[in-house]
Amino acid sequence: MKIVEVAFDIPVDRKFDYLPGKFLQRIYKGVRVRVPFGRQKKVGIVVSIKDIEHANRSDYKSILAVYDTTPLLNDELFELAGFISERYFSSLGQALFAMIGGLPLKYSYPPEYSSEDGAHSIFQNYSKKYLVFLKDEKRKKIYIRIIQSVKDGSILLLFPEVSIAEEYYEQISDIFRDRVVLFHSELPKNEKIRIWLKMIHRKGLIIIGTRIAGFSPAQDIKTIIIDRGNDSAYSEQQTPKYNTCEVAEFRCRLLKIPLFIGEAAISIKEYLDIQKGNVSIELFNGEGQPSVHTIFMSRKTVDKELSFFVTDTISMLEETLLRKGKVAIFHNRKGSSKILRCEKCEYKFPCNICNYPMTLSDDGKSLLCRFCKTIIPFDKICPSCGSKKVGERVYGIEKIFRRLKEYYPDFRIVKFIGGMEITDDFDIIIGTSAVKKILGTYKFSLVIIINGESFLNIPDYNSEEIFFVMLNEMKSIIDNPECKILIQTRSPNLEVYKALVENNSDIFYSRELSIRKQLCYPPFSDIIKIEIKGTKKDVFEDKKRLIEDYIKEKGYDLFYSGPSFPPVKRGKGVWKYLLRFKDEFDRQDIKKLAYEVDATVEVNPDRI
DNA sequence: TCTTGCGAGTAA
DNA sequence: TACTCGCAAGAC
Repeated sequence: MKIVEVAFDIPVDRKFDYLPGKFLQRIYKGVRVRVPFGRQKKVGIVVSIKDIEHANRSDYKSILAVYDTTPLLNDELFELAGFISERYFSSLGQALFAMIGGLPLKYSYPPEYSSEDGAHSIFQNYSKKYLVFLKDEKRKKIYIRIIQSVKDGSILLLFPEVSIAEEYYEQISDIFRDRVVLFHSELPKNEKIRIWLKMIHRKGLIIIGTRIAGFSPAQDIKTIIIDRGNDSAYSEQQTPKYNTCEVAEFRCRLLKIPLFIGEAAISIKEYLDIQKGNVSIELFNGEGQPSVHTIFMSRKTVDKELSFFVTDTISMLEETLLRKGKVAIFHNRKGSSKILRCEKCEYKFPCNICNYPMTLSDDGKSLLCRFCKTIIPFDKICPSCGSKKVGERVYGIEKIFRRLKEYYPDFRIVKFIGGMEITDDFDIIIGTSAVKKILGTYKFSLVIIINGESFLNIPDYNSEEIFFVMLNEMKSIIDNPECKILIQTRSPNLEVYKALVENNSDIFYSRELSIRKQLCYPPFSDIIKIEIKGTKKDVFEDKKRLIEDYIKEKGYDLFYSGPSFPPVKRGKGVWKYLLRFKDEFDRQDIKKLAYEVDATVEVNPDRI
């Protein structure tokens, strides 16, 4: 008797058996079906059809409906889903739905595809990873050359954002005409399924899209190109929390095809790959890039009026403005609140619920927690040492923006918020690192980073790398060799700054790599972040102990376990903690364990 | 005694 | 995940 195995978008790594009923002729691996599931009805994906000889009909429920006339996923994508569920600790169903979850259930099947039968993939017999490290414009030209070099096959070209993908789609549609298709998650549903079916049936396509296009069902993919692979948009935020570059690399090895990753700046992992000779590389020589300078910030050097600037910064700013040059100001702190700190003992006023430093209200009379929204009165005395010197003048973007407008009423000052439309008529633009996106759009003459340490003091193992890569990206994006990047800092002697000022990346990378190796951090060892739901501390402690006992029992060597981050919101929080394994471990084991304690697991999160 | 909120269990 | 069940504390 035929039994249909179905997987669901639920954190249960199990297949569920159903009777095909009258749908037997229409059921294939890779079609979606509607089935009874407990008291609910659910949509699942058929993962296999098996034969059971002595099956008892009444042990099974029957399929209620079949949605697709052809499989939406081929064997290669099933294998990819298997990889994703193992590496990122999700169920197979969650991985499958990550690929096709956005497709509509009801749609009309284009008649032109009806007579075709599924073609087999044609494998190329080589596989290699390339890094293209070039300025934006040059990279995009190289991509065209790569596309032209591919004969008889499809190419996947991924971009971090919808808008960039659309822009490139427009550009190359002029050259390659109707071979080019666009696929991303913001397309209307009917368009999504139309393109999906086109990718299944048509050959020789140039598929432009965002991370979801990495799951294209095209059967004849010959090359995958990922633009700016370091971009955090390539990390999925929902389970399975996959990384597009890793997924693409797996797919390329499977298909034996080359992978190209284009970057404006190189990450630690890529640097290691280069050193090991794992990648071929086309390097940009770094000439004609802006220079980086540090400016020492101390109580003596800051300006009396604009206390977030050192006086030297102000003279350069004014000089630039008088020459009609454009200025970009980066700051890593949103809003207008002052961040509190005791100047004597460095006490940071942690919230007693969330443990994150609290901020001072505008009137200075109370403390606010930006996570749980707790408000407590503030008596301007440090509870740790009793000092009255509390409340450092560190401003958020909003405050700096307002002060600058007051101080320079004759200049056009704009506050940049992500996704905002900008026109050319500004002199100063201020914002968080999102401003990076428009550095290449206009000609900037000066870039100011208000406080380098505000990027570095993030309690994250990779904060220095993120800062370093960001600065190198800025250098690469800014199309003006005369431009200067100023970093205001209290510690100009830090190695990161030296490497940037001297334009010597090797110092930074080799030092950073040796630290990572010593402490078992990526790229040498994976970090496993485990988040446990629930607010009660003792429940969390129990579950944590369960995990740690299990790991001990299995004989895995933990390099590090902890710290515990308390829930962020009162009533609905999630406890987090981190694990780093010294050796290999069985991912299936950890997955089972995670399901047992109702935890979500993430591999090498961008932010801890 | 009725209401509500949470934790545990389970889905074929 | 999304749902139900059952228990137990709080409202009246």
